[in-house]
Amino acid sequence: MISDSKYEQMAIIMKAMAHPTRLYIMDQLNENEYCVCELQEKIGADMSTVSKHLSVLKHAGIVGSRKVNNQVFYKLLCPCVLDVYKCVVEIKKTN
Amino acid sequence: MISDSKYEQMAIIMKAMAHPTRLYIMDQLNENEYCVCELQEKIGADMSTVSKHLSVLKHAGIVGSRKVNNQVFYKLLCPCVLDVYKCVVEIKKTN
DNA sequence: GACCGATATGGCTATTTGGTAAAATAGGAA
DNA sequence: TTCCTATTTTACCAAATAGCCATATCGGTC
Repeated sequence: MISDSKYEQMAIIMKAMAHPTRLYIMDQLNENEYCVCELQEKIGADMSTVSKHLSVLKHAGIVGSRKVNNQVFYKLLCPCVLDVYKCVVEIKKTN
Repeated sequence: MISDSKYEQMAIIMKAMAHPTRLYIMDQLNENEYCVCELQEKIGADMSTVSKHLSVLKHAGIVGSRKVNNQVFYKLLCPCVLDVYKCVVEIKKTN
């Protein structure tokens, strides 16, 4: 059985990205920095749900956050995420 | 609630990639075409498990297959998958 | 101090996923 | 046809995930 932690670690990051709402969040954060309530408004889900999605992305190291008073602003840490988008679009085309 | 099927479709493809064994398979298939039993030997898991992983990748349009006698050979359809790898490695570095 | 707005966390249920073993399928050889 | 080998599918169980509600937490204001 392969037990290379390289693939385990990659899978953690990929899993964090592999959710429609989180892909949408990443797309938004690529253009701008947003606070949780702004994202919540765009998404239309429960605040706790949005907060949880953001925490998944943060733990994976995909987004970062800074606190301003009682608001928390999130931003994309690695713009290369767009390359992933491009690849997925490429695969979609071939289907 | 956002209901853009664009993100749903992307998530399906990402989810298909987001598993250590499947990342390993993709990595192998990027170098070569392999049949199921060869991959099974490399991975060391149950044959049915490997077959299931391959079927997940195939349904997502990531790999293709051709049958030669009673063997099925799989190959990567879209080499851009490597870009995804690069991005994940990039994110790992910042962690 | 108490209160309020913004976020995060814990608990619960429903759904999905991953793995194995057993049965089914498909093609070639005896 | 029967046997054999490679692969897929089915059935089942354990574990992980997503969503919502209720409950913290944390800063600033009154």
